[in-house]
Amino acid sequence: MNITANRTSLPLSKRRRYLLDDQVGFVLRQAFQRHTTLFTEKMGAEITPTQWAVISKLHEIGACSQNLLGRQTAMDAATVKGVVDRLTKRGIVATAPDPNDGRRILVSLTEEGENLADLHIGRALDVTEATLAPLTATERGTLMSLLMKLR
Amino acid sequence: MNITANRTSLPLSKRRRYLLDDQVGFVLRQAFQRHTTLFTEKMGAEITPTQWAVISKLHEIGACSQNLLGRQTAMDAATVKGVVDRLTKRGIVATAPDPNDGRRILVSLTEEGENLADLHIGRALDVTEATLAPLTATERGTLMSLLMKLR
DNA sequence: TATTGTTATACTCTATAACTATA
DNA sequence: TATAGTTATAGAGTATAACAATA
Repeated sequence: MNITANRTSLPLSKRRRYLLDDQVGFVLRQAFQRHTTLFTEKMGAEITPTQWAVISKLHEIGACSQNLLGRQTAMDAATVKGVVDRLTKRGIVATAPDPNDGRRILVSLTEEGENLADLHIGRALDVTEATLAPLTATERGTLMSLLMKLR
Repeated sequence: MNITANRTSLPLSKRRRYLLDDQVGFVLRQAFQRHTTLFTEKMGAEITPTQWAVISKLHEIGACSQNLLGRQTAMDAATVKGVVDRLTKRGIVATAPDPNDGRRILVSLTEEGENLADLHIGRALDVTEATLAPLTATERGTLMSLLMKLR
């Protein structure tokens, strides 16, 4: 009997091999890496994908409380705070107390931030296009709907 | 004319709107986040997905030069060095000079590392299963092949 | 009680650039 | 010349936990 081939003492019929390249997590990481490379090439190193999520979401929906902004961009409270702090320091977003709810901070794009968003939206769409370039239109739709099911 | 709706002066027919939730990069990040959460739940916080890539790849192919290991796990030289350093400090991998090529360092699993790999392979397969749980078998295959095209 | 946000802390991953050593 | 690896440096994202303020 080949011990090497069956380390876990499972019956051979149920033995489960592990090939890294077949695991969805590994392939997801590589796909996201590829996307990030394209993002940096087209958007410049000054904006990261995560920062762009905040900028483009504010551009889309307008001023927004910090926690809600985090939920809209898939970040927890501590993470979104760090991102907002860095963008505030650079004059891209600004914060103000919410007059209607003393707990809340309203985050919004500054004028500079709005301009930056306007200037980069076309490039951001190019990033999506470049990332999906290896796929046909049909495949792109399939991929997006499958990925959305994984959330 | 509605300026707000056409900030970029593109003709309306070609105007390109940007909805964050429709961008592949954003959805990829969320899918990878979900996977990482499941990974941490099932594997424990002591092993990250990136560290597991190194461990499982060494378990799969045996000792390997550091740079080659990086290529096999989708990390550049500086990144894989950091990961190998942390795993070395914890006694999970060990390094030794390559007798056949003075430039190279051979990285391998220690006995403790081999045991750790054996113990965690089943759980790692469970992570893949849990990540893909929302999909049918056919959908899983489709997703994997589409993701692989994006690399 | 639940929600919002802050702060402190820590770790990991990631990349670039300049460098040495060997093939 | 090309490859392998190191080092220094920097920044970003991520999470947890404890906490204060407000609804």
